[in-house]
Formats: sequence, C-alpha cells, structure tokens
Amino acid sequence: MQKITIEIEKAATIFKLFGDKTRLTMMKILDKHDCCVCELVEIFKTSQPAISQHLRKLRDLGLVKEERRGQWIFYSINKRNEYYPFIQQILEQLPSQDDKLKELEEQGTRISCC
Amino acid sequence: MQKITIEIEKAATIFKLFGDKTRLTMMKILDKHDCCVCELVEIFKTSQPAISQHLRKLRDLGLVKEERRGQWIFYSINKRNEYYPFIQQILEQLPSQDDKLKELEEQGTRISCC
DNA sequence: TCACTATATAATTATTTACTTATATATTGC
DNA sequence: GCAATATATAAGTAAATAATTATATAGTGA
Repeated sequence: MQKITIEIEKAATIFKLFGDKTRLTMMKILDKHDCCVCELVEIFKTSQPAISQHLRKLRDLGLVKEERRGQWIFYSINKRNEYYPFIQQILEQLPSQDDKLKELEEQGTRISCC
Repeated sequence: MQKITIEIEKAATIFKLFGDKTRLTMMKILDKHDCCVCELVEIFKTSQPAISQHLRKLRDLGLVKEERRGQWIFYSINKRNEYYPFIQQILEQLPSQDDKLKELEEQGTRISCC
C-alpha cells in the first residue's frame, strides 16, 4: 500500500468537516457523481441554505469544486486536492450511497431538475 | 487490501471526535504507547480536567480503554473495538508523534511520574 | 489516620456550529 | 426587461462543544 502522510493539524481540520453526517454522505456521493445543489437538497431533505453552507465549508478546504452549467451549479470532488489520496482511502471504506441518487431518479427529480 | 465497511453515521461520530487536534494526536500516540493521564497533560500543556474529558469521549465510543496501575490510570487504544481496523487505517496515515513522548523522557517527566 | 498525588466529575462560561429566515445575485425563457 | 428558478450570503438563534474552576474519589506511603 502506498504511504500517504498528512499533518495531524490538517487531518483534524478535515475530520471536523467529516464529523457531520450530511457532509460526510455528501462527500461519498460526490466522489462518484457530480450533483447540483437542488439534487442535494432533495436527497438530504433539508433547506437550500443549509446545503449551500455545507458545500461552502467543503469548498473552502478545497475538498469539492463547483462548475456552473447554465442555471445550475454542479459540485464534484476535487481530485486534485493535495489530500485527495487520504480522503479517498477514507471514502472507500464507507458504504455506497448510490441508493439515494436512485431514489431521485425514480421520483424523476433528478432528470426534471438537472 | 481488505475491504472494511462502516456505517456512515458511525463514521461521522468517530470523525467528530477526530476533528479535535488534541484528541487526534492522543489517538495516534496511544496507538503505539500506553500513557497515563499525567503524561498526556504534560504533552498537551493543558489542564488535567480537559485531558480527562477528551479521554472520556474517546472511551465512551470504545476507542480507548483504561487500566489502573497503582496510583495511575493508563490509557491505550482499544484494539478490540469493532471499528479498530477502520481507525487503524486512518492513524497509519498520520505522522508519528513519538517525538512528543521523547521530549517527556528527556525532561525526565515520563519516568518520574509513571 | 493523614497528607499527598492522580484522576474523574460537576457546574459554569465562552466559543463554535448548524440551522432558519430573509435577501441578494445570476441565469433562463418569455 | 420581467418573471421564474437556482444558488449564495447575511443575520439571528438554538444547540453543541471545549475549556475553566471547584470539588469528589481513590490510591500511596508515612
């Protein structure tokens, strides 16, 4: 296995963000699928500002990146982040959250919105 | 690599604890060396109650265990914890904190106290 | 038993965090 | 340009967190 090291302080900063279930689930989802904000609002059944604020924290650390596509802003994992290998190793150990996206597709929410 | 999975919710709970630099460093130290509370107080240059409270949180999740040896109570990583493999993979990626213990030895604090 | 040391716990306080409500900005399609 | 939609941001609030101070408990050695 490759040896990755990250300063303790930086790791703690990342874990602080990962200590919230919503953000951690978001990271797991975004690691496999780009999502727009309104999809995440649907998935987490919470308010749009709450989602935006979570995304901002993740973005401030460079863990995710945004990309505007017309009316929508899509978020995805920033795989160029210096710490992505560290993060990836963690996310790999979490169970897939694909079912959450599948629900959206079944509802038709995914297509209609984004 | 072996495949370990942990529920997202449980992982977030662990990360919440790891989101504090003191606790994360503690975990890294305890993964290799048992320590008594007074050593940790020395290492982190903080109050004894603060250290005790951090240890309690880690213990409440079963991440560390305590063992009385005479006057002192030694803490160590609970390697029997269901999630230890997950935790171990994380701790492996953090830089060694052995220098902190070495400092104590040089000061003589380690021996005199414990 | 008593003084001393190590540790835990309780209560208080200050800080941080996450959410809500309200509002601003940007894009689309008419 | 205007209405509608998507998103961000600001301000306020409630809840959670971490530290401090004070006190309790437990072991040691005289």
